[in-house]
Amino acid sequence: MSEKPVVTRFAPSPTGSLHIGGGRTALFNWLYARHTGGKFLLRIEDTDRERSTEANVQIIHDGLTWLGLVPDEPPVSQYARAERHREAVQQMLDQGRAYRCYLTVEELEAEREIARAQGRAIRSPWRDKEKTGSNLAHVIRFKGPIEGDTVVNDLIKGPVTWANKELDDLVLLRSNGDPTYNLAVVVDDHDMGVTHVIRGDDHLNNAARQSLLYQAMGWEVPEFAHLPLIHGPDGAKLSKRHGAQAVGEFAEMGYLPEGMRNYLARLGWGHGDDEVFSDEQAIAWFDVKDVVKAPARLDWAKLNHINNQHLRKADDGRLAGLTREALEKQGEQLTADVDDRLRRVVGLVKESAATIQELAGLSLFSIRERPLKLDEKSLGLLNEETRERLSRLASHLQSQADWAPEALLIALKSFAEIEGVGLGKFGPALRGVLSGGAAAPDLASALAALGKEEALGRLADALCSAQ
RNA sequence: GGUCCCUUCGUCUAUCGGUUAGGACGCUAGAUUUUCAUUCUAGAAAGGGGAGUUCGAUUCUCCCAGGGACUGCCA
Repeated sequence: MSEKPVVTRFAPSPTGSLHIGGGRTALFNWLYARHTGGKFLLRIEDTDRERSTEANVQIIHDGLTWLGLVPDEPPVSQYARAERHREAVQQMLDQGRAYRCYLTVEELEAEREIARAQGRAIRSPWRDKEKTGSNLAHVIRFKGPIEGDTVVNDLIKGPVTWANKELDDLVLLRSNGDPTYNLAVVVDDHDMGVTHVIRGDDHLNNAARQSLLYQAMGWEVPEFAHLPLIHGPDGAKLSKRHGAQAVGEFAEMGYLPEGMRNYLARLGWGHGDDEVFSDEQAIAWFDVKDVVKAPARLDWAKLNHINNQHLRKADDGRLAGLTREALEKQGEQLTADVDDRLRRVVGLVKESAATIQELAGLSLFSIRERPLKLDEKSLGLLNEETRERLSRLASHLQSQADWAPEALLIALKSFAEIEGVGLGKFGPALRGVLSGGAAAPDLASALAALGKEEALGRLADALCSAQ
């Protein structure tokens, strides 16, 4: 249908935080734009002056930036375009496609009640009446067709049909002259050259009225694609009690943006059996028409799994930096050489971490300063026999040149062989000495993460202090 | 109440009339193992209900049920 380059947009309203569902909507718009070589735009729907705040606009920008979904052009403020919206209304007024409605709030309410009781759409009596020269407060309504049907060919849902008589005449301009959402979206999407309106399912009903508006203005109707919403694990609308709902919260919890993108893309869209994929792959594979029709539930376990997979692939230097930030936020005391230490440990423990927060927890043992304070359990493992064995192990390791995990494992095993015992005979004690009792990876990795000097130092500390 | 949307393992999904209904997460069992984890192997687990079309329906049509959205001078 469209030979023109694709233009998509994300159009959140700054009346709250950036919801994870909104994040996914942005992601799908972004993916589709990238897939088609088109443009991805951002428009802030701030026509609700009561509830829109600058702080929320900032939250949207922060969230999108974190997710890596940066628009290709500067964001558009919908409210700033109010003059243009009024212009469009004037055109419809001139062409008899809109009318002034003088219904008071009370009258409207009464009418609404009647209409609802009769199971029909509300109709203003002013639709076919003209009140010339009146200064009375009034809104401007769209004069929609009463006969026939309106069909929206949704890219995801397929053709959806409404009887025009079911569609009420929506308000275009409020009594204070401010444009309403439904009018503003249409005018803005047209002016911004949006070819594909990809948004939440909750707007499906609006799509009918909006296509009528496009037609009244003599504009080409864009393609519509309505994404099913994201629900909580229990199937109910996602809310705070499900753990998190704002994009910022997921960032705080230590999920990686690429992991988030992967998981979100996978929620409601799939490409065969592929579960873990890169942005490049997602871009190459994505098409709105493949989006699933049914709403999906947020699954923390799977999110963790996907994120873990991306953690494994991530650059260790970057992870070290992120881990450091997390530790700082937790109020951990950081030594001067913390970056070096993290750089060494992060790659060795990341496979068992789902988030940066967990990575921080698993790395903690390595950034403690000597001498370590051993916990009860570790102390208890240091009996006479073990102490002597560890002392022999220390000298065994002293001559160890290759301090990589693989080599260390071999060294550990050969030592056990020399001693004529299994690793289990001294492993737990060594672990305690190296970590103080904190979480730590396997022995070889722990030794490697600490580095030869630190590891042997900790060993020496424990052996002499307990003497 | 009305309009519209949705319905495959617990969850995310594959299937595009013919399959032992596949994969992933999670779960269970076993193996590996110095703890936890990782890794490996195996296993349990699904087409909401009812009609119809068809040689044959998860797949097409209709009805019902359940869930959801909208029904604002919010977006």
